[in-house]
Amino acid sequence: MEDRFLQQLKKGVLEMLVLHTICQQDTYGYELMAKLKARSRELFALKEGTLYPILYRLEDEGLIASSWSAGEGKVAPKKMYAATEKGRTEDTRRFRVWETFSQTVNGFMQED
Amino acid sequence: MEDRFLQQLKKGVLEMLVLHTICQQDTYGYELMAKLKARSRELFALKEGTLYPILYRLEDEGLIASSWSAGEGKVAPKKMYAATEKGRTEDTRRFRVWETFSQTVNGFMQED
DNA sequence: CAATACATTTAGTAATGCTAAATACAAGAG
DNA sequence: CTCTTGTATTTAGCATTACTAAATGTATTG
Repeated sequence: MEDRFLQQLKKGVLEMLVLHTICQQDTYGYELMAKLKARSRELFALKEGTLYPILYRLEDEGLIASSWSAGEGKVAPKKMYAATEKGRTEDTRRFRVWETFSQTVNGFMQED
Repeated sequence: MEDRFLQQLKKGVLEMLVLHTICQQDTYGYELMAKLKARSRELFALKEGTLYPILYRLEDEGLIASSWSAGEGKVAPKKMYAATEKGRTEDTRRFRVWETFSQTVNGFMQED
């Protein structure tokens, strides 16, 4: 990434967006990459090495759960992810924290 | 800090707020801590170990410049910081990046 | 048969906010 | 006089996380 500042902004936020996307609909890693990219106007165009470790962390924390889809015919099985109850609660909480945070920062920056 | 998520959100933003505050008015480390805390409704209540390294980084990058104030009478000299031209330009740029970033994240989270 | 799209894994690095502690001086309380 | 508090700066070490880079494998298309 060319902009170190932007890269640092992403810390934490990325995990929130991934969790949120899985909360909306069950999905798998490769598809998630495309969704994140499309829904963020290319701002969150992740490489695999960024996304997969996030998924492992979310699973370790019990916020999402994985299962291998049955590969039908020639379609290879995919590792599907679904949000847990704990994950949905945390998703809501993080959004609230984000909102307070971003509003506070905006207020700070716009203060004369 | 109790909330790891919040801690990660701060990455990058903190430096922007510090630079912005110095751009508004010359100041020094200890006073900056108080300003940040007050203007962010306690959200950015930093310890010294967080703030001072940020100041050294900003100075290394040439965004701010330091000088020791003359200690008058019993008042010990303070290390004053002022924004450079480069710093003011970067402050403006970062604010634009932050705005785009936060709007994109908000759009992402509020979608459908 | 080679190249591309799909799909997952992992190793290693850089950046930065945190805790914790040390140093130093001045002023006020007991 | 001593202790605590407030002011002011410095530094060591840790944890987290986004990044690059590469490896592996299957299926499809030219």
